[in-house]
Amino acid sequence: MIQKPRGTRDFLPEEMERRRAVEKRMRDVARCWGYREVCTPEFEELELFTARSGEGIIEEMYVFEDKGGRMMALRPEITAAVQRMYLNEARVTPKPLRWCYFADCFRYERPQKGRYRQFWQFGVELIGADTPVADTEVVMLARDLLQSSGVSFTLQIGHLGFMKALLSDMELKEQRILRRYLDKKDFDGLKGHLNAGGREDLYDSLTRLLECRSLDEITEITGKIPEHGRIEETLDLLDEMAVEYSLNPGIARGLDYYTGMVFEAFAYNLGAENQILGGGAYRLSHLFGGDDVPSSGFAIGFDRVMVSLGDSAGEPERVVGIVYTPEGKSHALRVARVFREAGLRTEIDIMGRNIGAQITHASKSAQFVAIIGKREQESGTVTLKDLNSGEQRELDLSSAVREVVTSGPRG
RNA sequence: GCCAGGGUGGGGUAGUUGGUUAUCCUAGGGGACUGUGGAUCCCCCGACCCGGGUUCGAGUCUCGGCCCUGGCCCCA
Repeated sequence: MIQKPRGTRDFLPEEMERRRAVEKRMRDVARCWGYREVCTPEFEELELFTARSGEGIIEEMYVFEDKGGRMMALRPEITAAVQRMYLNEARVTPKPLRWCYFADCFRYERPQKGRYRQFWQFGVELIGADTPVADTEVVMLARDLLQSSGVSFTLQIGHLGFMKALLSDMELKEQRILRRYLDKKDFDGLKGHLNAGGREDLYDSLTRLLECRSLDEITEITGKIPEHGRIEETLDLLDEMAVEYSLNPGIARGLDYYTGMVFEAFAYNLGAENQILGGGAYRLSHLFGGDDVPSSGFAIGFDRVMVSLGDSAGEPERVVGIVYTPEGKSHALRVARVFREAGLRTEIDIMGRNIGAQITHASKSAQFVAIIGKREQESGTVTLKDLNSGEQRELDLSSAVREVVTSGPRG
C-alpha cells in the first residue's frame, strides 16, 4: 500500500476542526490589529532563498528543476516571499503595510516531535515602519496571537545591538562564529576561540552579557549603545501594556539580516523543539535587488502550538440527525433543508436503514434527532428527540429549530 | 547524516523453546427487525512493513531497506 511521504501528516475531520478553530482565533486577532492576509506561491525560484540564507540551505529544501530548466524550491518559510512580493507588487503602497499569512512550508529535514517536512506557519510582516511603537506592536501582536490559541508560553526579547557593540571591531564572519558559541552556551569553545584570536579580553563581558536580565545591567557591560533610547522606550511601552517577557541579550536569530530587536517564544511539553515563535526587525529587500525597507515580523510554528495544546477537544459541533420512515421521506428532506438554513449541521439517512438503525447511527455524532413518519408528514410537524436526555416532543418545525439552536453545546 | 526503541486487520491488542486454519476488543458492512432499537441476535469484511538469509517449517531468529516515536546535529 502507498504510504504518505515521510514527515507529512494526514488530518482527519476531528483534528482539522481543532486546527481550524485555533487558526480562526489567530486570524481574528490579526484582523483586529489591522493585519490583512496575503498569499504567495507555494514554490519560488531557488535563488530567492539562497540569496537570503546562502547555498547551504539547498540541502534542507525541496529543490527541483521545472520543465523549462529553472531551479525552483518549495518555500521553506514565508518572509522572503513576502518581501519579494512587496518589491514586485506593493512598493508604492502607503506605509506601513500590515500583512499576515497562514501557509504551509516545506523543509527536507529529519522528522521528530514538532518537526515535520510539511508544516504550517502563521506569521505577520510589518513593512515600512521603524519606530519603538512599531517594535512594541509586533511583540504585543505576537503575545496576543499566542494567547488566543490557548498555549502556555514564555516570551524572550533581545536586541542584536548589544552583542554588536562588544564585537564591533571584528569581522562579520568572526562575529557569527562567536554568536554560535554563545547560542550553544559552549563557553569552553568560546574561550578557546577568543584566545586563539588574541581576544580573551572579551570572554568576561560576553558571558556576563548572557546573564543580564535588565537593560541597566546590559548597559553596564556594553555602554550606551546607539539604540539605547529606542530599546528603552520599547521596553517601557511593553511594561506599561503589561506584556510579560524576559530580556535575553543572547538571542541571536541565526541570520544576518536581522537588524535590531529580536524575540522568541517557547512552549512547554514539546521536548527538544520547543520554540513556537521567532521574529524581529530586519532588512531583507536589498538582497533581492530592491530598495531597502525597514521591516519586522515573526512566524508562529502552528503545528507546534497544536502539539502543545494536545488533544484537548474543542467544543463539539451541534449536529441534528434526520430520521424517517419511507412515508415521511419527502417531508424529511424539507425538514433537513430548514435545519440547514438555520445554520445547523444536519445529516439525513442515505443508507436505507430502518428507524432504529438510523437513531443508532445518528447518536454517534448528533445531539438531536428529528423523527419523521407518516404522522409528522401529514401534520407538518417533527418529533424532536434529545439524545442526551432521551426526552422527545412533537413540535412544529420552527419550534423544533429554535429548540436546537438555543440548546447549549453537548454537555 | 548519527543514536535508541519500535512496526500484527481502520484503531487497540494476544501470540510460549521457531511448529496446524494467528487471539480478543472495537470500528465498519450486510441481514433479521418497519414509529424509538443510543438496542439485541446472526453473518461478513479485514493484519504479521518490504526484501534477502538460516530452517523441513519464520509473526517469532538473522541481515538490509522503508516507516514511526523520541534524542543528537541542524534550525530560516
